[in-house]
Parts: sequence; C-alpha cells; structure tokens
Amino acid sequence: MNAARQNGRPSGRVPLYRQVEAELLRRIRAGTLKPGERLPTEPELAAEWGVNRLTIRQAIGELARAGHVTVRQGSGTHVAAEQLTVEYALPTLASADADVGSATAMPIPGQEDQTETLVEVSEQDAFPAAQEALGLSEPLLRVDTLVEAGGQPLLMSSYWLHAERFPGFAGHLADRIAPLEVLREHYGVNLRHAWRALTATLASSADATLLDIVPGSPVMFREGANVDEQRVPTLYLQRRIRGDRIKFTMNYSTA
Amino acid sequence: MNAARQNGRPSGRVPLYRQVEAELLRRIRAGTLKPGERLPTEPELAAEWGVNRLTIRQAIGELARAGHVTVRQGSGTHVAAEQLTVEYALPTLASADADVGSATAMPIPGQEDQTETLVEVSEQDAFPAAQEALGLSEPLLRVDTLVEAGGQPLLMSSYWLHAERFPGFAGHLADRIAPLEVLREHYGVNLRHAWRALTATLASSADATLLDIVPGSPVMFREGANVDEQRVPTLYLQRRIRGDRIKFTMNYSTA
DNA sequence: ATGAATTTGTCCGTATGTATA
DNA sequence: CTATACATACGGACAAATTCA
Repeated sequence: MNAARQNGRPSGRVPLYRQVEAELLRRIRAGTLKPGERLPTEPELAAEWGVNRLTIRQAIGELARAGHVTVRQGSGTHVAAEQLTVEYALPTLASADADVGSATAMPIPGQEDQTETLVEVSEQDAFPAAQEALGLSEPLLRVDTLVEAGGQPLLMSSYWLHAERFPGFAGHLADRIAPLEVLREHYGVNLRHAWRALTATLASSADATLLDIVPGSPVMFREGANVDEQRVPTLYLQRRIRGDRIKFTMNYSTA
Repeated sequence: MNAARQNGRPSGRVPLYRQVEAELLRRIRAGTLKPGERLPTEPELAAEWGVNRLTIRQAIGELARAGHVTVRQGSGTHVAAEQLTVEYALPTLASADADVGSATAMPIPGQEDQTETLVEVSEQDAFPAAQEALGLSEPLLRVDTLVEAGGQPLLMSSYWLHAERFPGFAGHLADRIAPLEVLREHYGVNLRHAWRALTATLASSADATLLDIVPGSPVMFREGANVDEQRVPTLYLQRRIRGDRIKFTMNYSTA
C-alpha cells in the first residue's frame, strides 16, 4: 500500500491508467521503445508500476486505439511500425474526378504496391442508406473490397447497385473490380459524381477485423453516390479509411 | 452460475459485453430507449443481464465513444440527443480559399447561431509540430478558440505564430479572433494557404473536455500552414472537429 | 505434428473516490 | 448534507491464440 495512492483514487488528479499511458507514449516517442519492439507483458508492466493488470490494460487499450501499439493475443504488444503517412495530394481541387478517395482504379495515387482485392459479393439484406441513396426499396447487390499497401490494409470499400439493371454484373468482377469501369465497358453506362460526404467515425468490430485494427480505432468515413447520364442515382458507395495510415494532404505552395 | 456461460468465456463466440452493447444499440435504434432518456444504472443493467458491472461498463464505453450515449458521473447515462449533423457544403471545390474547414471567419457556412470564443492565449511551451511548420525553434504564441452551434461545441481551433514578429498581437484578439483578418488589418500582412492535411484521430482528454465529448471519440484532425507574400511560413494551425456533429459534403449534382 | 508454456481476452467480486442531484 | 451514479482500482480465475521446444 503506497501512501501516494489508495484504492479508488490516486493522490494526484490524473488517473493511474492515464499516467501509465502517458509514460508509455513518452517512451515510444523518445525511442526507448522502438517500432516493432515488444513491450513487457501486462503482468510485468503491472509489477513495474505496482498496479493492477486491469490498469495496464486500460492504458494499453488507449494506445492501441490511437494506433501507437498493436496488441495480439498470445503474441504480445508491439510498438506500431513507423506509419508511412500516405500523402494524398489533390492535384488541383478543381476537377470533380480527382476528389478525395475517388472511386476510380487508383485509390491512393503514388502508392505503387497497393492492391485491391475482392472481399465479398452479396445481396442478402436490406441496407437503408444505400436504398435511400438510390431511391429503391428492393435488395441491392453489394460488393466489398479491401485496399492494401505495404502488406497492410489501408481502407475498405463497399458499393451497392441495382442488380437487375445490370445482369451478370458480379461475373465481370473477376476482370476488374472498379465499378465505374465495369459499367462503362460492359453496359455502356458512364457515371459521374452526384455527391460525396466525409466524416470521422470509429471502427466497428467488423471494420476492425477487415482493416486489422482494434475496434474503436478512428477511421475516415466517406460515402457518396454516382448518377448516370440521365441523372438517375445508380451507384452508392462507402469507404472506411484507416486514420492511422492515411492523411489527405493538399499543397498549394507551388501553384 | 448460469450454464450458458462460465467464468472467462461465454458459451457463444461473441463476448458478453459485445452482446450487451448490441442489445442496447438495438433498443436505441428501435426507439425503446429514446433520445435524452436515461438508461438504467450500471448496477441495474448488470442485474438485468446477470453480469458484472465491469461488463456493462465495457459495453457502455463503446456506445459512448461511438456517440450513441453520453455518460456523466453522478448524473447517469443518457441516450444521445438527435445529432443535427451539420453538413458542411463545399461551395465549389475550385477555390483554395473555400476548402475544408478554412481558417476564415465562418467555419461552418449556413449555421447562423454559431459562435467562436477565445479559450486561451499562451506562449509557455515548445510545440514541435508548429515550430517545424514555421521553421522556428523559438517559443510561439498560441491561440485556442472554440466554435459552438446550437449550444454545443462543434470544433476547436488552435493556431501558432511568431509573437516577436507581430508585437501586440494578443491585444487585437479582443476585436476579432480570426488570425488572417488581424494580420491583414493591423500588420498589413496577407496570408495564403501553403498546405492543408486531414485525417481521423481520437480525442485526447484535453480535447474531450473542451469539446464536451468522451475521450476517445472520433474527430477529424485538420492542420495546415499559411505563408505570407514572400512565401515565408507565418501561421500554423490545427483544428479538431467533432465527427459526431460535422459531415463535410460535396454536391456536384446541379453543376 | 503435438503439447506445453506464454500472453492477451474475458469475466467475476469488491472497495473507495468523486461528481451530481 | 445525503443519496445516487459513475470513475477508478485491486485481486483472482479461466479461455483462447500464439509461440516454441
């Protein structure tokens, strides 16, 4: 029983787990704990500070959500690798085609080793947001993809469209995933942006599994719709972008 | 000791606190728990499910970070009020002055009841990000402001500049807060955008206090720098925008 | 390939502090 | 001032995933 703290509350105003969190973050930033290095185990850290393991877990949980460490059961807790912040340079900001995280083939320009893989094609359930955006009450075809770079997920993308209007759409996905290209090449339909929205949310359990992050991690949530030549809403899409890996940047300096 | 679950692991594959979280969210979405309504206390919920209070707290913690409920010590846990998501319409996307969350006087166009108040003017500590952006190693003047609308915080803004270059700067803030206007009117310096960056992060304790949210809530983090006519970096700024209240939207439909 | 050891994940019980009504 | 309700913290136990001999 340390005189400096008792059950229920420490002497100071800052909770113990916040103190531990701050100290660990200090060690990471100072390089005492290097990227990739494994932290001491939770019982060891608990012994070092003379606190309960749960207190350590609270501190590490915060660090994990913020992306400073990665925690894996059975393996341990490691300092997160140097986050190569992918700079997304907006070419001019003037063209609607080149907006933030466009639905075109190259989600992140300049990142050459990126791959986009098909995760799932489904049609089962109602999805209100998509149905509202497309003005339809019927079930829609849903396509989920995952974009990775450097061996790690960058973002997950989902889009919805009316399957009956584009028969055999799913079959064309073997060649190319990008919906705009499939629609143009196989159906002669050219889509353009209707609207896009961007906000910050937290990763759900499902998001976290796919993106290989902890549930509750910050993600940029981007959604939007595209219309065809007759201005009929045809494509609704969502994108969840790892906040710890991607930073959109706009440079005006050289202009 | 329920046969359906034992210490350490429930019978199913989904953790207890996830089940509780999902069920509470279901009640909120179904309207069984209405916005503003108070949830049963943690011990009551624990008794209802026959689980430990810690399990309830884990579930509620996730809901709080996601913005579905607000938790206040001594008061209770309430279903979050209907979040009037302030849509930030980007006028054209063409002009650099009208970019996302610009540093001008009206952070959120069309939101008339918004107020920007001065929180603090300080100079004490070193701030590496600002010093690097401005290419200075000296202490900088820091100005913190808070933008509110509908009686609730929308975003917090901080900017840094070299105090010695602009003597008496802090004194001018009584009239107007926006740095670009103060610099133009009192020093004849016209700044323009050098760069802007945008990503998603989690609210720190300090952020959370000011923004009236739970630490760990999602925020859009925006930073950038402005340069003067000689292209000298003069102003560095950060902005933390509540993800639960603000959604940036871009409309191309009528163009 | 197998099994043991290691490490994190989940859950229970209890106690006390602090903010709010 | 008192009661209520959440915040923090301790201790113990077992499950599940990973690692490694």
